Amino acid sequence: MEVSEIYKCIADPQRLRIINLLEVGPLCVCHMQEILEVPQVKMSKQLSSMKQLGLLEAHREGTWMIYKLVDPVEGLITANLCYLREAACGECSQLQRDLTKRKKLILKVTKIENDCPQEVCEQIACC
Amino acid sequence: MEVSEIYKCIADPQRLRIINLLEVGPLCVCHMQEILEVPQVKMSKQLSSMKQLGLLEAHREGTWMIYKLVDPVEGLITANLCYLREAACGECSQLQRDLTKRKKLILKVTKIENDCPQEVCEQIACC
DNA sequence: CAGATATATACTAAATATAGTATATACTGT
DNA sequence: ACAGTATATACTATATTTAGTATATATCTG
Repeated sequence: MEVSEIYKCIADPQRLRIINLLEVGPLCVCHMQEILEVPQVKMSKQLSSMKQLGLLEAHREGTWMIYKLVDPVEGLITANLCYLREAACGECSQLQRDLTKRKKLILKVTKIENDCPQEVCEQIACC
Repeated sequence: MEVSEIYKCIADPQRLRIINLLEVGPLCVCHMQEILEVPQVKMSKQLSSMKQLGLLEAHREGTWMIYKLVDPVEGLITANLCYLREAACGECSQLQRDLTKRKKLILKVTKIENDCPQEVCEQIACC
């Protein structure tokens, strides 16, 4: 993966937000959609372009597709997330808010689906 | 300046190389051209787009235009250069080679223009 | 098998970015 | 004022990216 491709990828705010979410752990498409409030087509196309690039991978679980960052995560990605999460700017605080939203969403989901202990849930993403 | 604009900027290898050069100190257009071996139009257009963005500023010195990074340098830029200069990849080693080339070029220029002590030269860029 | 849900793809229109050629401007030295 | 050097801009062609609508696929449930 080329440096310039990575930058081109995170140069799109929506894609950056997706990566920010996935860096914390895998997520299924519908939950990312809910967090980012973005139309299904757009989400799907962005995910597939990032998968194509070699940044994400996905597996199916029932009707859901679970996406995650390819392991090991590109150092350049990690370094930038690290910087942005500390920084003070519009896009940066958005990233923070997304992570908060993610946490709440997962808590809610685990309660509905019941009995999935939070730690496990965090690990397998969408329960 | 938006985060996404900065990424879009450095997503172009040539622009990244320019920023990498200028981070070390100001330079005039013709010397950047010589180092990057890129046609005059392209260089000029890229510089002007980065100036427009608020990343660079320029002043005239005779027939030369001296460009420099706006002070203070965007933290995101600094952080990324810092990462890339250490990293091992094609684009990264290119950045290193550019800096070497820059050093040699300046030494050569200072000799021709004579008597400009290197430290001063480094500071005022193209002598 | 039919209907529902989640996700992906094809196709098209529209917007953006890039590259090249020619030309213009600003300055210097004569 | 004129020729030369350095740099910028206008204009155009071309490529790349993005967005939207419609449609397809995969899986589950009854």
